[in-house]
Amino acid sequence: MGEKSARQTRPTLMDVAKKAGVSRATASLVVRKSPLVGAETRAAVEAAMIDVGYVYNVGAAGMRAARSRTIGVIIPNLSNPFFGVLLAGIDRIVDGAGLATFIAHSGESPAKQDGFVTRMREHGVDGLIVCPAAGTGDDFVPRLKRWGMPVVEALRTVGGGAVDYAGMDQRGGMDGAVARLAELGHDRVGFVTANLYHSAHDERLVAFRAAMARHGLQAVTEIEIAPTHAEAAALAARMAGAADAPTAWICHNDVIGLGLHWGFSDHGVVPGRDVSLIGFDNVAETDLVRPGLASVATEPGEIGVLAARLLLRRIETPDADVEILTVPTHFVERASVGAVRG
Amino acid sequence: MGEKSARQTRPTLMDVAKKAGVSRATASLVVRKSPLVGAETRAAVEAAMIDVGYVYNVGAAGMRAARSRTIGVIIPNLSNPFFGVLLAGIDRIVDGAGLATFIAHSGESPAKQDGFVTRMREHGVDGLIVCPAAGTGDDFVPRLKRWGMPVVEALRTVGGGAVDYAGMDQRGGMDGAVARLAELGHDRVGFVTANLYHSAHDERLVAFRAAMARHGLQAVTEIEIAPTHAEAAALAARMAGAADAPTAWICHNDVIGLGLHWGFSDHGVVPGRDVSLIGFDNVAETDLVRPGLASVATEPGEIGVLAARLLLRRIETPDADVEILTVPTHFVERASVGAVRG
DNA sequence: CTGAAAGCGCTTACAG
DNA sequence: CTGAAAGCGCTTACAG
Repeated sequence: MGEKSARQTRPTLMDVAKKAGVSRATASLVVRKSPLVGAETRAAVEAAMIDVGYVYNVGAAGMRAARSRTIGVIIPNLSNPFFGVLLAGIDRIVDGAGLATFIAHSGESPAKQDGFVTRMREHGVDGLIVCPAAGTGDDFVPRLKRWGMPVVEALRTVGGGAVDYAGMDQRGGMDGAVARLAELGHDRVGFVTANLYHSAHDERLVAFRAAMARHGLQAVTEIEIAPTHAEAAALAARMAGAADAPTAWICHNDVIGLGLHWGFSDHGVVPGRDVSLIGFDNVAETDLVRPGLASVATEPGEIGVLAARLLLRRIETPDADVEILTVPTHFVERASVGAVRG
Repeated sequence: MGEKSARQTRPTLMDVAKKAGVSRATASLVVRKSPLVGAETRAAVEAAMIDVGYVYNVGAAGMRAARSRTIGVIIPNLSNPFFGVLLAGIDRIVDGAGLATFIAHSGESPAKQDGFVTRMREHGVDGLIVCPAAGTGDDFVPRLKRWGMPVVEALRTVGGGAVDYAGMDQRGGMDGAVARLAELGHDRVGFVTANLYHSAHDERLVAFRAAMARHGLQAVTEIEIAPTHAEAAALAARMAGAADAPTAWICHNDVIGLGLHWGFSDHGVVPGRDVSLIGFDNVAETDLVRPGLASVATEPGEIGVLAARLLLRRIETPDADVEILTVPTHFVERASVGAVRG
């Protein structure tokens, strides 16, 4: 009585084999698309699979084969669309290779990040793509390697160790930005960086200084703030009335750039006329504000694709040489940039 | 010669048991934090785990226990930050329960969505949270249920079947928006919807009509476009010069709203003064444009939390009653809304 | 090209 | 509270 049909056990390879009148090993070969099995046998097995409603059990297969056909991705911040696009790029390649992706977001917390690494090891992921949280310790990657975990860093790198990496070359876009400012007569240029410390933070600062030197300019200010719209707007409010303030600002990212745009605008300082503003990342919002926010662009989806390819290769050949891949960046001019006021 | 140390096999529960001088079953009880084992034995096993560097093998455990401690999430579009926040909410609950999350994005393609469902079944996920791609067939959820897969829909629902659902109640915010327009004297109001068909599309349109009727207004126009900034801007360009155009527009989402904002602004029609604009979703950008874009707000993270809780409950008790949960929405006024011009 | 046996690392009853 | 045996669903050698 009472249809207590607990979760019905799903058909196994043995069920398929019986139905098709072959051994389990043969059925397994068909599932794995091995060329070792004859066309007729293959057809019989495939028909049987459909017949019994067979679903491949990746977990069981992985246990014997010592790989899980999964990878893990750890991202610092899922609400930033930049990372969403990165993730989409990763997923496209990983899915194409027949693997599935575990995702976790660290919220820029190294402790949470460590927790996710443990969880993913327990799930036996075949490899890991990490964009390390700000403040991640130098031992993070060496520890992963000691465990024999294939790992690729994306966008940021920690510890300077030898590890596959896919990121962006900040220099091209930064140089384009500074060159344009020089051309427009700016010689009082400020830089606003974020108070989150990771390699991209440093790279952008270094690239800024190098570009400034190359164009014979000197930075009048380098300011560090929390990378939120509100903090940046507050900075703009302070600068709006200041004497000797820079006539142009380059920002670590568009969040800060848009915040400055907002803050200056609300204090009657018009971007592109009274002050020049340049962001970084070229997110969609840069095109929506008026005047548009000039920015430095790259292709986050492409970085994701490269990172995924690096990881698949590392899983395939653990002893391959370390590869560092960077995609170029370029300056995208918009109306927030203009000639210095006479 | 040559340290060919292939991937070292990691320690098993047997290694831990030997080290601690107990049987494998006892070690297993310690790992699973069973209260059946004595404090002294527990301590010895825990020490041994650290000693040998034990990592729990969730896959092997799951195979025997017939659950994987994983769930799958299928999202239509990862580059929309709204879904990023939803995902973060899901992850927080799922992680808290000790499970890991597979993620896939369908790109609004039902075919890709089916592929991911298969992949996730093969990986033996314990359940699925889906925001169905536009155009998903009515049989989608029934099929999952026939397979015995616990499933929760988020934000959108298809087929009208009995399935757990976490979404938003469009009506409150829509009514607030229309009420405010009526108050400001608008009686020529248009609605711009997206050409992607899913339940939220219909709900918003129905809510719009109901609110208009309630406030004694009549829609002069309902237009359907592709939900991109550019398409919306093009629509604004056509409307900018049109006689009898609505004096206020409500949009299916902020992408369309921001596109209209951009298009009108670039044609000298100032939002809030010459035309009133209201979006939907209250994404961060609404606060960055000038004048700010009024919108209807909800809490995507909260929807994620609810969806995750529904799924965990469904996995726990497969026969529980179906639950439909909606979080409220509310109108957020900004300067893009103003009195109708005399 | 196909089949019988062993084993991946765990958990589940079942005895004690 | 602890131990010995069987089995989850697959793949891997090894024979034929």
